[in-house]
Amino acid sequence: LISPRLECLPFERYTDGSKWRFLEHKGPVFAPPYEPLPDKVRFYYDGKPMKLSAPAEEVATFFAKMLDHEYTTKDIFRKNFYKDWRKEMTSEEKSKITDLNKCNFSDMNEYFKAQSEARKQMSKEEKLKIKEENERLLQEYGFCIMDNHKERIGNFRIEPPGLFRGRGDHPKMGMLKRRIRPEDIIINCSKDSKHPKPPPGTKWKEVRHDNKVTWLASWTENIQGSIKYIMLNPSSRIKGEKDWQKYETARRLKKCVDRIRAQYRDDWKSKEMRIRQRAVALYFIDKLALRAGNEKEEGETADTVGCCSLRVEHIKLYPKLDDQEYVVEFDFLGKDSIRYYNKIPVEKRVFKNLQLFLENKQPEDDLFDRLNTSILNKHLQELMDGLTAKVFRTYNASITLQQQLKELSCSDDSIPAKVLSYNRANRAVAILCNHQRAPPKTFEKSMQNLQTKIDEKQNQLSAARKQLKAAKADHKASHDDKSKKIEEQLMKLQVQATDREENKQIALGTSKLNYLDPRISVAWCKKWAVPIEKIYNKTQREKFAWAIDMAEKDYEF
DNA sequence: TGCACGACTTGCATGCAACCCA
DNA sequence: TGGGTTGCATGCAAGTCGTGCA
Repeated sequence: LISPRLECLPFERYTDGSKWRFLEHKGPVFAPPYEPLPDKVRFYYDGKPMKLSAPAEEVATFFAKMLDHEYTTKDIFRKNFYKDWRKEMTSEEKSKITDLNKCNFSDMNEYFKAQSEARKQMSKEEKLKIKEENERLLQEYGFCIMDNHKERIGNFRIEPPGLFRGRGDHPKMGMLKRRIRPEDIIINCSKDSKHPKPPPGTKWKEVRHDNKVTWLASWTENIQGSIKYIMLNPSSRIKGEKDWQKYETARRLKKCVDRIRAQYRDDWKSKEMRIRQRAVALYFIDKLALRAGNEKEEGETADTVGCCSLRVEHIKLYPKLDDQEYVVEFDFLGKDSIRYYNKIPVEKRVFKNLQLFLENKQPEDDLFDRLNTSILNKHLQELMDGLTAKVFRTYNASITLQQQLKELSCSDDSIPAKVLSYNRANRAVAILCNHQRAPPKTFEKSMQNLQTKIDEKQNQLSAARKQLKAAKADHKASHDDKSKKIEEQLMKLQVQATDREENKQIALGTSKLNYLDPRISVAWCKKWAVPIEKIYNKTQREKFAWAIDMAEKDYEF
């Protein structure tokens, strides 16, 4: 698909900004219609059973299904849910149901639990039937034709209705996400294709033929009023080329990053406040891999920030802390309300600038009051074609992986030890980018299990060695292989334990999928004779097929 | 210049299937 | 063979950034 000769020349397939010439697909798959509850499943109001109208019942089931979740105990969630639920009630229901606290959904909740239990208990044949039906749906709706290629669609199913769950302290949690109908859907395909048919008796909102965009269908979601799209899978040509381009931009930054760094250091001394702010912000983005930090509409989303939107309350300055000078302490909620906490020593000039920016400000004031992402990105664009704040994250992530791999890899290591080194390099990047996860619920237990296995293996090994000694006395060497094999197994387990422990609160997936130039990994695998399957699973290999084709063992980011 | 909007990327959590072991 | 574990796919929320308009 992509010729290796073009390695350094990621191309625009079309010069007029169009993304395709031909696009044909079957349209989306809608959520199954609501099935009313059997009469025996009761909803109680104020202790008395009450039959709900279908629309009110459906929304009630969304709440009932979540009863075990912490969300349903939160005031905002309950308030938002109740308000939207009432809109679905008949006037009679509205006048009867006046207090959510008097609503009892537990019978419904138990019914759903029993249902999911029953699903687990289904016979093999029944499960197979469902699997086949899913496969049929995938074959029919899961692919499209784009410019002579059959491509996998990323999300061909429309999101079902339900209760909105934001992340962090979201002011809209609990609101009703309404059901999407064909009348809400805009279809995008080429004129000369076979247009998708809406379900019998329905119509699409619109059918358009816009080849300047990559999406196949879209609808407007009712919580934030934003548009949702049906797009292609990461393995598709259109996503792959874009991904490749992204890494090529980061590689161009590598060539001029020294110049840019010298420039912003110089700008720390500027007469103009806005230039100093821009330079300090850029320093943070570069050094700490912070996100750009767009402004957000207050009250519409959780209160999170990035670099440009940092507030006074998010940093603390310590002229001296322990044995270090000029320390900045960051403490704020970033994307997805993940906490960013870091104490780092900075250069004196940066520190003095920060003190200046803080003068006469309240905790809730912007740290960089003369800066926003658009100003910053305009500046970056002047420094390098295609440069934006997020390119620094990609660049620093990829260059860190490359450096770490160089440092950690050792030719004498076994394959598992090499893979551990890879994971550690990956981990360094995840830490830099603050990619965290909640420790798995079963973490402690699974660590214990692993330790038990290690102990057993150790016992096995010493037994085998004893046996070997005895055998040697008998001039039989055949047991040597055996202890060697056990040693290998033991080592593998120990490596696994180390890896898991170090990974307790770190999520590697995001950096691997979005920030690390896959050609670095492919080259490393070739250089150290590690099978690519050890690094990338099947889906990842499909996504990075372009890189697997392209990179040789001497590839340099 | 500021803002709203649209398109696309990034991100964590969840749920399920495959796997493993007793 | 069942029950727990693990790895992976999926879901969908929440970012970034460019554009067009007043």
